[in-house]
Amino acid sequence: MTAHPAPRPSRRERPAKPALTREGIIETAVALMRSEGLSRVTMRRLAQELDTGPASLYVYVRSTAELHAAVLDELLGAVDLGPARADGDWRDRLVEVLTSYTAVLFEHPGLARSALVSRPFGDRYLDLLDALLALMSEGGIPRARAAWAVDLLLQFATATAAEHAPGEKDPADAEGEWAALAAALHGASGERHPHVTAAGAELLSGPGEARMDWGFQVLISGILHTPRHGTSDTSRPSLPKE
Amino acid sequence: MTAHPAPRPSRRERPAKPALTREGIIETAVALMRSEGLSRVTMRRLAQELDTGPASLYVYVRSTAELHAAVLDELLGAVDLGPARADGDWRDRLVEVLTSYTAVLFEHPGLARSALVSRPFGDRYLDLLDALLALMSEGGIPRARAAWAVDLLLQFATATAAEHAPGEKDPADAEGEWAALAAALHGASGERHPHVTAAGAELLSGPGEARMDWGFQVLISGILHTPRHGTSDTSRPSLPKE
DNA sequence: ACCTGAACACCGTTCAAGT
DNA sequence: ACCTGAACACCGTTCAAGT
Repeated sequence: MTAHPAPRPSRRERPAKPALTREGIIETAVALMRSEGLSRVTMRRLAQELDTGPASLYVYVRSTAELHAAVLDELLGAVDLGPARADGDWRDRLVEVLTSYTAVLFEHPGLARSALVSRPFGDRYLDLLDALLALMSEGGIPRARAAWAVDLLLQFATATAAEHAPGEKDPADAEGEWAALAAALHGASGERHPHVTAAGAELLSGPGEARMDWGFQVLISGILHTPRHGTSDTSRPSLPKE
Repeated sequence: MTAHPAPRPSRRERPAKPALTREGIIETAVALMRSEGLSRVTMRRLAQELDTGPASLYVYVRSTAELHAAVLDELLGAVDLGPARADGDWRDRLVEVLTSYTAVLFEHPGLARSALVSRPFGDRYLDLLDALLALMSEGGIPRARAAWAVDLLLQFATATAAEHAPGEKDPADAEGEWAALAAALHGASGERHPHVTAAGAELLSGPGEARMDWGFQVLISGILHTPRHGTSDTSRPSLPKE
């Protein structure tokens, strides 16, 4: 790519093969995910896309997990952090940012799954963290508490996206699963599971959006009311040091 | 295996090969997970353990995901639901049950991961749901709200276990990852990420246990303070119907 | 009717050997 | 010194063919 004059791209087809650098690899991985889905973003498939063997990628990328984390961080560039710098109720703006984050992940539940296991911690992720911390600081949440709270909020958003996962490729068996689940619930005997039976369809009810929004409200309200012990978290009158 | 008198187990070694039934397969899968870890619980490895070909398993199990869900439901038998029927503060007992659930999952983070994607919904899982719903009912939480709340609580517990995952088998690179993460945080420039920089080590701080406990408190408090709209959830004086 | 051998289409990762 | 062909050790799932 940056090879001096470079008379022409060496092979015939394919649109602008990126150089074999970390950036080129990740860029190609993102394109591959967009066109074929995350399940095709494998070391071997990616190497093929770059006209090399899989071993070559290990010079730039430690593992498949690390590759996926890098791809996610790239996608996180699409999260709208604007609300963090806007006016209005900080709670509402917090939810807006989180909703934008979730929307990005909903498109790629597989990445959400991988984010649950190994946090990305790239630049874009740090941008997001910073925005959320800024909003909570505005809301007067003590720093130590906010540091834990940000984790809770992102974990909820990420897990929701991960589990939403409409099969990633097979929307038919998502329905099947849902039906099986509804059947299991319905089949729950009133003897053994009286409360489940009583709750019934309520357990599965509601548009995902409303549930998620309610979840955010629960979390924010809980965060506001729950100090951390053993820190300078001063939001309750505080028990005397002993 | 169930061939009439059966003079002796056909092959020499191995301890009591279970019959090729759904129960036998799942039992073997649990044993295999205990001895070799979840990553070895594959269709092929399991078939080998049962002296057959992988294709045979598909008569009893729909897919690897379904197999893992069945294994998890089996493990859920170890969750202590006693507190649900004991005396004392319902909040404390709720946390006790959830902590027991989390402890079970901590032993097998891979299963926690799979539970995030496809809820198990076996009998043991329904037992757990029922216990949690019973406790919230005791706490006076309206049914519709409790139905959503139980999801939130279990999602948090499950995600925490899933992400705790100390490599599942390679505890060394868990440390490495943690170090990389700490480095990323430390390297966060005060220019671009002032709040992250200010929060610093706080973001990674604390024993997992304290964080989890704080998380449960946040959730319970939030649940108590956040009604669901559009249901008979009556916990706030209620805006007039319009 | 029930079960399964064998095949199809893949994986991640390593390392000895080449340039 | 840098890169990689080829191999090692696996995967899930299907289906035609056997008993």
